[in-house]
Amino acid sequence: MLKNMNFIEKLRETGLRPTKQRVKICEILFNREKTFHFTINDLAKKIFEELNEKISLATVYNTVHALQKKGYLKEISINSNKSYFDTNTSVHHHFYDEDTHQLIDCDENEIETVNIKKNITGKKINSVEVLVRVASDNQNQN
Amino acid sequence: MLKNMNFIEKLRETGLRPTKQRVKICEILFNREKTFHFTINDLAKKIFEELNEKISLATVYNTVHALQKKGYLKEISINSNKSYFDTNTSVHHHFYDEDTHQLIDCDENEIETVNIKKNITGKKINSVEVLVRVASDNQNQN
DNA sequence: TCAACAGTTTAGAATAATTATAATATATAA
DNA sequence: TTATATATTATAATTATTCTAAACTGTTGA
Ligand SMILES: [Mn+2]
Ligand SMILES: [Mn+2]
Ligand SMILES: [Zn+2]
Ligand SMILES: [Zn+2]
Repeated sequence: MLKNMNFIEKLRETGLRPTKQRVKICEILFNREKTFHFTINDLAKKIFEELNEKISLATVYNTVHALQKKGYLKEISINSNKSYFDTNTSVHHHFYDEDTHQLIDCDENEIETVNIKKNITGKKINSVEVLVRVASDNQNQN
Repeated sequence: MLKNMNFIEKLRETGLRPTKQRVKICEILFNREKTFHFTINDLAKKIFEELNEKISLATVYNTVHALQKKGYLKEISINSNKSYFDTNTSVHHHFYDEDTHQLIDCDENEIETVNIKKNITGKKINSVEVLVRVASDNQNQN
C-alpha cells in the first residue's frame, strides 16, 4: 500500500470493504514518506488528533489486524507488554533506542548479511532479523 | 549462578535473603546442564511438579524479577503477549521454532559476528542480537 | 433505485498477563 | 531472644487485548 494512493480502490482490491474508518486509518498509516512504527495506542492517539471524531478502539484493533493479515503491516517484538507494528513489511533489521523507545529501520547496506551456519533438520528459516539496542552515550564526556 | 551451587550462599552474596522459596526456584532454574528459556507460567508449573506445595504466583514474579535485576536472568522478546526469560544472560542469538514455540540458543560459532555499519551520533550500541525464526519444512517432500 | 444481506463498527464485558496492596510470616542483626 | 527489615501471600487493581452482540453501512442484484 503505497503513498498517496486511492485507498478506496486499494482496500477493495484486497477484499476489504472501504469503510470511512479503514480509509482514514490507511491515510494515516500509509500517506507518509518514511516507515511508521507504532503501537495501537500511538495510532489511536494520532487518529484522534487528525480527525476530530474518534474511531472505536475495537475498530483500530480490527483494522490493524486486517491490514496485517493482508500483508500491509508487520508485527515487531521489542518488549513484551505491547505490540508494535511496522508499515515496512519486508524482512529487515532495527535499531531500538532504549531512551526514547523509538524504532529505526536499517537499510540493506547498514548491516551486512547475517551468515547462519547452524541448520536444524526438518526446519526451514523463515526470517533472520537483527535488533540493535542503543542508548545515549553518557560515558565519554572527554 | 552456576550448576550445583549452594544457592543459600549465592543468594546471600548478592544481597537477596535465601528464603525457602528463592532457594527452590534457584535450584529449578540453575541446577541444569543447558540454558533454560521459560515463561512465568512454565516456571510456576514446574515448581508445582517438583515441589508438592506451591509457591505463590506473586512470589514467582518477585523472585524472577529480583534475579533478573541481579543479572542472573535475562528477558527475551519473542512475541508481545508474554515475557520469556533466559538463564543465559550473555548477549547471544536465538532460533525460535514457530511450530513448537521453543527457543534455542546459538553458539558463538553458529552465527558470524554481525557487522553494523550504521552509527547514531550520541548513542552507543548496547547489544546486537539476531532472531532466526524457523518452522517445519513441509515443502520438499521430494 | 432500493431492499436484503453480509460485513463492519461500536460500547462495553471478558480475559490474560502482570503489578500493587496490605496483612502475615520469616530472616537476620543486635 | 527480640526487634526490624524483608519477603510471602491472597487478593485486588491495572493494562493490553479479545470477545460479544446489537446497531449500522457498503454492496449487490432485482
Ligand atoms: Mn515486561
Ligand atoms: Mn500479539
Ligand atoms: Zn521497521
Ligand atoms: Zn538464550
